[in-house]
Amino acid sequence: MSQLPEEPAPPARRPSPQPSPQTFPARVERPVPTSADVARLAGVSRATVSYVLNNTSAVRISEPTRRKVREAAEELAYVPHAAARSLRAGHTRIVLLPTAHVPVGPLYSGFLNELQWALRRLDYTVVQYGSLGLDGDEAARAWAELRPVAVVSLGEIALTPQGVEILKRSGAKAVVTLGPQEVEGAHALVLDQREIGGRAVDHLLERGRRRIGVVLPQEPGLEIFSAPRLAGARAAAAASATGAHIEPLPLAYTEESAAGLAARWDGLGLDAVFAFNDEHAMLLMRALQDEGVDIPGGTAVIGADDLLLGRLLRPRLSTVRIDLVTGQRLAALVDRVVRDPGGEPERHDLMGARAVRREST
Amino acid sequence: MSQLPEEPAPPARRPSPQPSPQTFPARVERPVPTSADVARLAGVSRATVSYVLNNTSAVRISEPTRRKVREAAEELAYVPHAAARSLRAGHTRIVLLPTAHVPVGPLYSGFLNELQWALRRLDYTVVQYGSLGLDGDEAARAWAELRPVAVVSLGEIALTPQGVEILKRSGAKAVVTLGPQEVEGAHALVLDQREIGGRAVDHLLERGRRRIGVVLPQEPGLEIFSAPRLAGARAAAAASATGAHIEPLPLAYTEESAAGLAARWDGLGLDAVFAFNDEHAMLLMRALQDEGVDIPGGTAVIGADDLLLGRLLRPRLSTVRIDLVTGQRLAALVDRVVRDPGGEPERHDLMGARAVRREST
DNA sequence: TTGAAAGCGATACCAG
DNA sequence: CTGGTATCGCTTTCAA
Repeated sequence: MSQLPEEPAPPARRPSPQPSPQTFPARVERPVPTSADVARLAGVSRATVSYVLNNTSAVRISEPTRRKVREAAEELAYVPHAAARSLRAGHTRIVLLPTAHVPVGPLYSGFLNELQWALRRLDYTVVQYGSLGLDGDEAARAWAELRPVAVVSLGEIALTPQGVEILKRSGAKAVVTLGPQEVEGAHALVLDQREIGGRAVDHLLERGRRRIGVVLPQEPGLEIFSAPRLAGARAAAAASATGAHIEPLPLAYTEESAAGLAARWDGLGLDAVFAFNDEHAMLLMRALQDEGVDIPGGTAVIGADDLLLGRLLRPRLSTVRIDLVTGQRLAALVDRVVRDPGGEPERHDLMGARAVRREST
Repeated sequence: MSQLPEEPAPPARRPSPQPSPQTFPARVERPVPTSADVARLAGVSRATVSYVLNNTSAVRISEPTRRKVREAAEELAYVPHAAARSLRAGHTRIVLLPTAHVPVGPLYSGFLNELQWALRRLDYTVVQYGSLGLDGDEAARAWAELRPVAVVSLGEIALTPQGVEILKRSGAKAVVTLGPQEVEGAHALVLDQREIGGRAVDHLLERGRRRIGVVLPQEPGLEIFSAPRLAGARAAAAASATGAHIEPLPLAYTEESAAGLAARWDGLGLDAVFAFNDEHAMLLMRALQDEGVDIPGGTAVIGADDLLLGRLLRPRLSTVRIDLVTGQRLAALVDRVVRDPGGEPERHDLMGARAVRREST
């Protein structure tokens, strides 16, 4: 038995910092158990522990050994070290979902839940990474440190082509943007917010309206939604060849802002408004009603998202219902791209939008 | 130069899988650059690279060398490998926030954003871990694999004492529950949801009401909020010695459910209702109004969360305003516990609640 | 069927 | 001031 570099000598393993019999604070700093500890307790090698705990099918381990290992792991409350594992494996199963402003609305959060659930079923580790206040490339670098196998950007952080490149060079197999803007190089899925503005305006045009306001929320983080919705509204107006006019209407989400807008409503000469979403619609509609504007007689109002609350208003709020891709379908797509990263970036339209007429239009 | 176990022989480093000049798919599988690649390009050792990129103050590196290293890192788009780093360091800076049902409401999500932002300023990596569908200990084990330095459980996942133990044994310095229930062993911060029910009922009692309904939403995941709110309501009624009666009212978040409840309203003989939150209040209030119930004459209605939308109703909705701890304060607390994990589990009341009277009570 | 050992990438000692 | 090297925990050949 010549000098083996491993297992140097008796001093157990960790040369515990001064095992002198001093009085220590009650809470003993127990070292975190490793697979080596499990191996020692079970009286087998680390390799065997790994085989057993991972149910490796390539090797056959006797049932008594398996049991010993499992019991030892149980007793020590052993939990494998994800970092060590992925370091060795050369890749992770992390799907990173950057978030900045936590998106509001049951639609969005329901979608998020579904996506997480579906990805976990496919054995990915879903990690939401709060990136509020990071700019594009900074954020990309931070994400890349975790070596995610895929990044699904919900479009709240402006992902740049360089950012995508950073992620891909760090090993990400799939970079997916899910939002209004397409990013060069990203294996991209696209939710085209323009659809929403388009369907709203189409509906208003059908109802005979020609001077249409489009609410632009002033809250930070919402521009990436509102800008394309406005663009879609404009496009629909132009395509209709009715000569319809589109008027952008900045509006903060406060009673004062809504009251201010309502006060100068008559001067605007609008006969309809697409209010960005149902919540802004409710706010504006109340202000208009308080100002004596007849809805839908004088002004038609339409929101978006089809919230339950809109149905409770009088008149009931017309809306644009958004059919988001199911989280399950998106998860499957991510999985496919991860398994076969060779393909060209794809563009999918994953959102349907259609107007739902109630009473306010 | 005797046989060194390292650096075996010329074949560069990675024995690239068949570097034969076959035609490969256009996308070349570039290996992810490591600090060794940076070192080679800069003509220095890996140690030097590490010193430069981490601005290690213990050693002094010449400015030209620093520049060379930085340029090499830039050129290769080098991003450090978080797993390798934390493996070596023996700990991470990950603060794990488990999420299940993404919490609804601007209050909650605003708080979450603030917390994330504040923790990142303290140099933690904030990771939200989607845990929908995992049970307590399963979840704890999954979280522990990431070796987070702290876990802040928002209370959506039932964290058990065993779960806390697992996390602590895996190296978590701080396990913090932020929610209604206290968990044994957790260094715990507590948001006492009972406050909310209590303040609502106090307010209704002051207004002379004695038979008070308390709405219990039927949506999964909300019980952990609704149960303590009901308990708080009961406690407040008992404490008041008015002999007031508390009546639990199951209600799903649908128009049908609300209409059903409203239809049998008279039979219930209630003169007030605490509707869990503003959204449920809006739903129920509309149904009651459609049924001809006078608000607040016949029945007083109070919600919670102080949403803007409640102010738009007629009558304007009374509510319980919740003052959540600021994310910044919670972040500071987490940081303190991480730095000095010795202390006993603490219990903090981090939530204030007070009724805001508008017109519906 | 089990064990020894190499090595993933980054860091921090200790020598030079 | 810079470089060699042991090490973190785990998986996976290769040998026995």
